[in-house]
Amino acid sequence: MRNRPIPTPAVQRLSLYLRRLEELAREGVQKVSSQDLADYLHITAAQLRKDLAYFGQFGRPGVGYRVGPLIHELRHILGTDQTRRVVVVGAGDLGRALLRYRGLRSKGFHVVGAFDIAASKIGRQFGNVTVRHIDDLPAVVREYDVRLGVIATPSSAAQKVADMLCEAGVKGILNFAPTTLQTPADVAVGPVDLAATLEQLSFQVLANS
Amino acid sequence: MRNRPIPTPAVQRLSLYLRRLEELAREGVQKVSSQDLADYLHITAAQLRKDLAYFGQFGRPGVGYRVGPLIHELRHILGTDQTRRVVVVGAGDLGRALLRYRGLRSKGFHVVGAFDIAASKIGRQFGNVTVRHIDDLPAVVREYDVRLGVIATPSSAAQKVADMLCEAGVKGILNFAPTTLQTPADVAVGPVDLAATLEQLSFQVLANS
DNA sequence: CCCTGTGAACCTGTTCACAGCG
DNA sequence: CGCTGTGAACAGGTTCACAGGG
Repeated sequence: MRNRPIPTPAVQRLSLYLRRLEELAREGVQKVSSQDLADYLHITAAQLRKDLAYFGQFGRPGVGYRVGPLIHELRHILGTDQTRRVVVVGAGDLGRALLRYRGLRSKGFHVVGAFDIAASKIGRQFGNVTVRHIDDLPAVVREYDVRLGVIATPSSAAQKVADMLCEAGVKGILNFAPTTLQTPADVAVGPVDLAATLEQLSFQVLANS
Repeated sequence: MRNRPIPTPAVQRLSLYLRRLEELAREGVQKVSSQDLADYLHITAAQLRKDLAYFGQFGRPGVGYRVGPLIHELRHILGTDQTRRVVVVGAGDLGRALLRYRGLRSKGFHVVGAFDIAASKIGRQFGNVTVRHIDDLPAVVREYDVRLGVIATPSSAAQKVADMLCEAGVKGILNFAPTTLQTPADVAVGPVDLAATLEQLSFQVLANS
């Protein structure tokens, strides 16, 4: 089973499994069956087992999965068992919301720098991070060996920012700007497009009626 | 070709096509080939043509697609040629960012109500919308015949809010809280999970190295 | 007997390749 | 001749169904 190509959707579901397992751990639950987890997430038990099986054998026949150890495994697979440094570019409403958001920290992400181009924003502090001028970005990325960047700028600036991030050595970009970024093949882009997602919902609402 | 089941990924790409076409329109471009559009979005020309073909015949052999008319068609398919009313629940950092975000308006979405439970937030105005108490939600949803709702609350409140939205008649929910919502089958949920998306990127960065 | 791990069957979505129209 | 629309071939992911371990 190992060394097979891993379906992208399977990796996406890993995050959902992890999230639910962390919930269960907080509730003091020690073990869980593929069936229970799958029901909660509205998928099939077989799919859950297969997804996990791409990465190893984590369960025990007749018992299920032990919550704590599986959490640890999933974090290791996703690379969040060690703290991942992140920079955020753009200190507008969205950027500030991100800087203040505590959910990142608990998931293993640490924002080590925030950047903007407007003098009015530079020097201000949001959630323990002080906004610096965008020109300082390369230095910070190198100093902290940052591999993840978040773009929370207007779309007119997004491509330039992406170029800077790539140039500085970032290998993954979370893009909140409604634009398709042009990046080198070794840089992964995760698009988050609010309007596009609403359009999907709008379509589904139409289709269901 | 018509009346076939339409792949979900195809609908998602429709939003990307529309976004690019709107860009081209602003640049004054009148027509575009499937090849050009596809290259820009890093997909194949055949896929783009097939996606559009699920919905009709919009192109002209030998010419390509006319930008203006195709924009109109896509908006009609997505249901955003008419303004869609939206309510936002949660007036924290994220909720406020959404209320101030202008990109929604230009895409055909109109926020007709914002809600929170904290007295300190109620009555405040963000981007032309005044925050009201969550108890007023059902009345507003019914008054404006709202079918789309956005959840921007802490995850501890998300399920209750979802129940309220469903009860009030909303048929699509954009969920920013990191929880899996339990909703009736006729209500579509679009999850937007920042931490999960970052985890994906983290995984890909690991895999590419 | 319960529940996992997994080959095999199935199905959905993508790519190919070309007929046909302007 | 260029470019769309589309059946047919292909690939990728999901579900089935069961062997095997505690």
